[in-house]
Amino acid sequence: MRHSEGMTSEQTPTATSVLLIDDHELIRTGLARAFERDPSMTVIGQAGSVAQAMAAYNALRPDVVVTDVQLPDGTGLDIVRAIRQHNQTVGLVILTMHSGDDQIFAAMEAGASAFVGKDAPSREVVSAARHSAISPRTFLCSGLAGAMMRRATDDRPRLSEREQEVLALLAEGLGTGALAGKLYMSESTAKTHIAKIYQKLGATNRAQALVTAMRLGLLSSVNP
Amino acid sequence: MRHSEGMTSEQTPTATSVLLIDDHELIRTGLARAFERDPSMTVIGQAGSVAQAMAAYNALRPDVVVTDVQLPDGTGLDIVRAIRQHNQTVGLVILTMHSGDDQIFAAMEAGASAFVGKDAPSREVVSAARHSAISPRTFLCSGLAGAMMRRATDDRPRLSEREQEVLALLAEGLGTGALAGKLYMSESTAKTHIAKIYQKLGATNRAQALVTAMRLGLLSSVNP
DNA sequence: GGGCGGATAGCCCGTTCGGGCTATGCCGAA
DNA sequence: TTCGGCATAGCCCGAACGGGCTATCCGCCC
Repeated sequence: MRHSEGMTSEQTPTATSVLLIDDHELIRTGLARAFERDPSMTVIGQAGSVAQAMAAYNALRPDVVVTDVQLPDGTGLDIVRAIRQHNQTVGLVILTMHSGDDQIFAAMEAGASAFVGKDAPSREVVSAARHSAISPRTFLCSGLAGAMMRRATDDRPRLSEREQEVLALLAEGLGTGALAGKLYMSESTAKTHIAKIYQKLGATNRAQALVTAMRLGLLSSVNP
Repeated sequence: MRHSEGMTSEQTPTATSVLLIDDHELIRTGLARAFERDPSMTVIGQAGSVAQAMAAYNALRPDVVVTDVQLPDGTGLDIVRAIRQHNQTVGLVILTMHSGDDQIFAAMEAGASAFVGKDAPSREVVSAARHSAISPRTFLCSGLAGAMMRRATDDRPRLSEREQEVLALLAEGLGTGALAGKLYMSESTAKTHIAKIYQKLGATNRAQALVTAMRLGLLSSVNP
C-alpha cells in the first residue's frame, strides 16, 4: 500500500476513520485537507486504484470509504459493491465528475451511502462522509435536489384537475370507457380530456403521454 | 408563539440553530433531547402548527427547520414551500411517518433539503439537520436507499435485451410498426416481444407496461 | 358584455392494439 | 439430448384508439 501517508493528527478517540480513493494525487490531497478541518474525522489511508483500495480497506477497516468513480483498473462502483456485499454498516461515498441520473441510480443500486459531485464544495464531501458513517443506508445525493429544482421552477405544462384525474387512471392502464365510468363522465368527454392531455404534453398516444408525465413528475400523487 | 421553551444550554457561538415543528409535544421533546446531545446544534424554538411555524420562523430565522408533514392546519410541505421561496440557504428537513415514494418526491419538489422517516434513529434526524445546514440544496433521504435495495435485491421481472430495446421505443410512443422498423424486425416479432413484456410486467397495454416499468426503474437507461 | 379556458358530450372513420394460437431456429443448462 | 428461454415470424379478428370537428354550459377576468 503506497498511499498510506494520509495520517493526520490524532483526534478524539472516537473519530470517524476515512479511506480516500482517487487516482489523482491532487484530489486526494485536497480531500484530505478538507477532512483535516473536521476534528471528528480522520483520514487513515488513501488509494489510487481498485486493487489498492480493496487492499487498504481490508487492512484498515475504515468507517467510511470515499471513492471516485473512474479509476485506472475499474470503477468506484465495483469497490462499493464489493465492500457493501460484506459490510452493511460502512459508509460508502461516491464522488464523481459526471452526475448523470443513471450514475446516481447506479450508485444507489451498488449500495452507496451518498453520491456527491466533484463540483460540490469540499465541506459537502466531508459532511456526506460524516452522515454516511452515521446512517450508511440513507442515500444522500447532491445534485438531485438541483435537478428537482430545475423541474420545479417549471415550464411544465399545467394539467387541469380533471385532466390529472384522467391521467392518473390512464396510468393504471384503464381504457377510455372504464376511465370514463370511474370519473362519471361520458366516453366522449374522456376522449376530449385525453386529447387535451396529449396536446399539453406533446404526445400522440398513451405511452408517450405517460412517460412524459412521469418524467415531468406529473404523476407524483399516484400510488396504486 | 407559545412553543418557544426549547431554549437549551448556550453552545459554541457558531452553533446551528434549529426550529422544530410537530404537533405532538412528545415528539418535539424527544427531538429536542436528541439535538441537545450534539453541541454544534441548538434548538431555538418549537411550533405545533403551520401558522405557529411561520411566525416562529420569521421571528427566529433558524439555520434549519425540522418539520413533520401532518400538522393541524396544513402540511410541512406548505411550510417548506413558503420558506424555500424566499430563502435558498436554510436547511429544511421533512420528518414523516409514511415514507412513500410520492412523499419523497413531493418533498424534493417543495424544496426540502432532507427527508427522514420517523422510524429512523433520532441521531439520523440530527445528522440530516446538520447536513442540511451545510448544503441545503443537497437532497438527503433515509428510506430511499432502502427502497432501492429492495429493488436491487430484485424480484423485479427481468426483461431480455431485445425486450428492453422494444420497451425503450415504446416509451418514445412509437407504434408497433415504427418500432419494428427501428429494430429491424417484423411487426409480428415486435408484437410478440410486446406481448411478452406485458406478461412479465403484469400489464395489458402500453400504458400500464410503461408506468410499471418506470416505477420499477426498468427504464433508467433511457434519456432522450 | 364578450372572450377565454375548462368540462361536458356527440359523431365519423381509418388505424392500431391486444389476444390467441402456431411455428421455426438457436443456444445453453440440466 | 432434451427442455426451456429467447428471437424470429405469421394469421385472424374484435375492440380500442386517435384525429378531426362541432357544440353547449359555466365561471372568471378584463
